[in-house]
Amino acid sequence: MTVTEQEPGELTVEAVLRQLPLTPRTLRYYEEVGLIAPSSRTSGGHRLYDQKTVERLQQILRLKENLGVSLQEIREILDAEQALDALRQSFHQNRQDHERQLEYTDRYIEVLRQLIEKMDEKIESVTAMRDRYQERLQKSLYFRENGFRKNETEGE
Amino acid sequence: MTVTEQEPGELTVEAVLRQLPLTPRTLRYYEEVGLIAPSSRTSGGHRLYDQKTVERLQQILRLKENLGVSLQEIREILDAEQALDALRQSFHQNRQDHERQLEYTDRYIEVLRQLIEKMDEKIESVTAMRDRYQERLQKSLYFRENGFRKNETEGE
DNA sequence: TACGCACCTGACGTCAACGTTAGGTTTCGC
DNA sequence: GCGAAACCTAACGTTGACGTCAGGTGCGTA
Repeated sequence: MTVTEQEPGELTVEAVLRQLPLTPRTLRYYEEVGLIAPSSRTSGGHRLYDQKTVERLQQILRLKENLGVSLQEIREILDAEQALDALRQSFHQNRQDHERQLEYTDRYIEVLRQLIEKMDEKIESVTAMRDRYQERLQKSLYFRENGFRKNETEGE
Repeated sequence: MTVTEQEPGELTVEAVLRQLPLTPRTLRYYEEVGLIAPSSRTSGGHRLYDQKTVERLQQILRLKENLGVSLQEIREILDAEQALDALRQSFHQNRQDHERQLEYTDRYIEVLRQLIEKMDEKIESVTAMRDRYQERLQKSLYFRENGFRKNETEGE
């Protein structure tokens, strides 16, 4: 029983790729542009990730796939999120940090609002599109059964 | 009153760009990859488009924007559509063409089915995403008002 | 009929998001 | 303790979807 992981639940590159449709290169590229970072390394320099990073990657993939936002934009979103998170982790609670907390929270809230708005717009336009294509499909199915008249203007 | 158009409703490049958020270059590029074609040209070689092409362009933009499909895929979709359309236009109705009509119709129907499925998936996943982010927003708003407790694990 | 703007055809440039190759090191199962 | 497979860094290559420039032509209007 040779346990590979050093810390409980640290994942090798391979282990991450088993969970997500990525390549090693993509993982390294995302690190290069500041989207993720390995939680640690082996003594030999191999990257190790934690489960939080996997979730982060899932979020990245969803943002890409569903909203088509660039990695740059994704980074801004995740940064706002992380800045707030980091601040919450730190225990400093003097007035200074309270100010900063409000600032970061507001920034994050704004990011969230815009994202949600974007999603709502997308849902709406895709739905409208779906309806149009659904109608086309119905017509084609009808056409397939009944053949078509020369002039489609004639009702029957 | 100097009417530019030769045929009723033929549009110059500029007229098309007034209706759609494109550049001349994009118009030419789409022609290059076989997505559109000018309905005619002026004697001097300037492109003229009809309204059908404008609608085609709108469809292209929607497919790109909403589903994120490549121009290559879009071409396949539009081709299936156009093949059927062309066949319907032709008046040949012998058995041969009937066979072909069925074939093209089926192909188009299949294309439509897959597209609609894709849209449904997208609607679903974006909606799910929206709900997740909505929840985050609620939390952040609550947090903003009430500050946050050290251990968020405690219910209250 | 002259002028300015729109348009033309090449052709090369660009940018994001990776792919690929080279040449070496690490890890792991046996 | 060894060999195959996974991983490393560094660097150049690729692909889609256009942008941009050069050098010339067409078009509408004053």
